[in-house]
Amino acid sequence: MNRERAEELAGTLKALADPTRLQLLSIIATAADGEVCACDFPELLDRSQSTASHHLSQLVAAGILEREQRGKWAWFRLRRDRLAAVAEALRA
Amino acid sequence: MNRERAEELAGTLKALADPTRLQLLSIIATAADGEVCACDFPELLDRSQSTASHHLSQLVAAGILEREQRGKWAWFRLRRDRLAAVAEALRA
DNA sequence: CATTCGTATCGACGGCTGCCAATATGAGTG
DNA sequence: CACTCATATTGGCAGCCGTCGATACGAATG
Repeated sequence: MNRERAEELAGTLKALADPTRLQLLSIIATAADGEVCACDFPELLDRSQSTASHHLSQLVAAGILEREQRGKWAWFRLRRDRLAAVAEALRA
Repeated sequence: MNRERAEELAGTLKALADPTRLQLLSIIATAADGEVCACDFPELLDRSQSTASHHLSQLVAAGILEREQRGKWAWFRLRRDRLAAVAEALRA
């Protein structure tokens, strides 16, 4: 693995390597409709609204979540293909 | 996923989420005999001896590498089962 | 246009991390 | 025991990260 690829993969892993963000992903993964409103995370994670927003942004920036604005609410879904790609890289 | 499990998984992912450590793992993964001597890493990684030792320690502590002392040299092997377990957790 | 309310951004703080040079440790050798 | 040499540890520095309160932004609503 060359340095460039290592830095790219490390960037994605960094986004995953936080307990609050893993809980966030788990919440979305088990949600009935596969998506969760941003408004619910502060309570679900027991973190401030700004902290929840920060974590959501990081996961979107890393390509692990996708965000959709519907009316005044923002909804988040997993990008399972990206998670699977990371998992695959670890098996190699 | 409860907080305890999230912190445990995040700990393992933190150990993986560094480009130098990913290169280190890649070097071992592609080594002819599946193992590499600690003495080779400073040159292979282009990092100081203390830095290489530091990264090796972190990966051993995270359970991703196993260390074996043979004579005056230390050899390191991948624990592919642990990598596979992390990969599996990401697919869930 | 003014208000409301969901979300993002800012600023700050403490803690952690990657790196190196220097030094300590500890096993093999004579 | 003394010496060598491979590896680990220490100390220090600069930069990143998780968190919060405060504030700004922006879309729906009246």
